[in-house]
Amino acid sequence: MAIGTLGHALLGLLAQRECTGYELTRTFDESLAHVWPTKHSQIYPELAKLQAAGLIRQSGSGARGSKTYAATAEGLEEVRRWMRDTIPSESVRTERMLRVFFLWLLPPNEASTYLREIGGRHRERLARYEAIAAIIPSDDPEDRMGRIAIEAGIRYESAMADWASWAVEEIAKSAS
Amino acid sequence: MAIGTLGHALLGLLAQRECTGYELTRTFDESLAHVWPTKHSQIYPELAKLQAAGLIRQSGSGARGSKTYAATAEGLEEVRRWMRDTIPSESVRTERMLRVFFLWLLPPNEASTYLREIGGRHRERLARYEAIAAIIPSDDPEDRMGRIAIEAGIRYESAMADWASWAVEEIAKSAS
DNA sequence: GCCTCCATGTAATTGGTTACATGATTCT
DNA sequence: AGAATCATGTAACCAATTACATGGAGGC
Repeated sequence: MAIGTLGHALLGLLAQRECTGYELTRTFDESLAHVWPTKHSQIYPELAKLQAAGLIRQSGSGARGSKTYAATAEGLEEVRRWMRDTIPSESVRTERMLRVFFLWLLPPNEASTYLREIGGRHRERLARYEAIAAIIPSDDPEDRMGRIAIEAGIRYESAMADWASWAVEEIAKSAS
Repeated sequence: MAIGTLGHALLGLLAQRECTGYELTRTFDESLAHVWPTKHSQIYPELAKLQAAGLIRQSGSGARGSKTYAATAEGLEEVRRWMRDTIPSESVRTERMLRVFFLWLLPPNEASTYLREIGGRHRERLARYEAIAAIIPSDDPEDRMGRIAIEAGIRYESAMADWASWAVEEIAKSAS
């Protein structure tokens, strides 16, 4: 019963503060899902597995049958070991970028529409990330790692938005 | 027997030119795997499915029992429909970026090591992509879409390499 | 009373990875 | 003769998505 990437991500969140399965699900939806999409139907069974392995424990229970989990000492050790001693998978999976390889199948105007649309989505997310970055106090060392993570998002979205605009112009050039 | 993203990607490649399963596997390994990782053990069964659906046909056979496949008219239509009429999944999956959310678990010097290592990998790939871009003739409209795809890779790797360097400096600042 | 959000789970299916298995051809 | 590369496939397992299923609590 080996524990995978999702398990380690849950451990990482629970290392910060105790949470219910529902809260973990929302944290994924709001931030981690941008790099590691997950559904509640995967989170609940995974929590059961982590508990069975002694890496988390149920630290309380609240209204509507909610259960709060916390990382155990072994859990903390495990997530640190994962961060230090294991090599992250190189792989990135993005259908949006995959499709770029097949844009030649479309007439130039439709390819441009596709690129403009994805540029728009990147700009949207860029604005959201910048808004989040703006409210992180820049002098608090506690938040520094959070700021570093959001900066990755900002630079990624910004680079892709610029690329999309550039690509639209490239296509316009060749059409003339 | 619905056809998924991998099936459409294979159709897209076969729309360009006929290929054997082995050649498709290599094309994935060399370029498409950066955005859609796949193994030969998934490609061969998928080709059988596409053939059964009439979207590709076996167009020949060569040495060592190799089989060459080509997209049929229906296959071409299907991949164009996919590009035009379906919305790509928003999701991106990258363990490397997931781990950035948990860098606070490590002491600053180990977090810096992680960031320097991923920065190095991004610079490596950037160099490879730039080398590929350099040999694409910039005036050939046939290659323009390929150039646009590689430019996305260049900008992505470049942005992430810069981000990693910036992050290392941020950590150094807070340590002092 | 109804709607929304909170809250947890299971079942069925599809997608993806790792391991197993085999054999031909070419290069050294 | 042995190693590397070409070439195709299957089986077992694990990960992920979609659909099913249920119920409490609070607001309107």
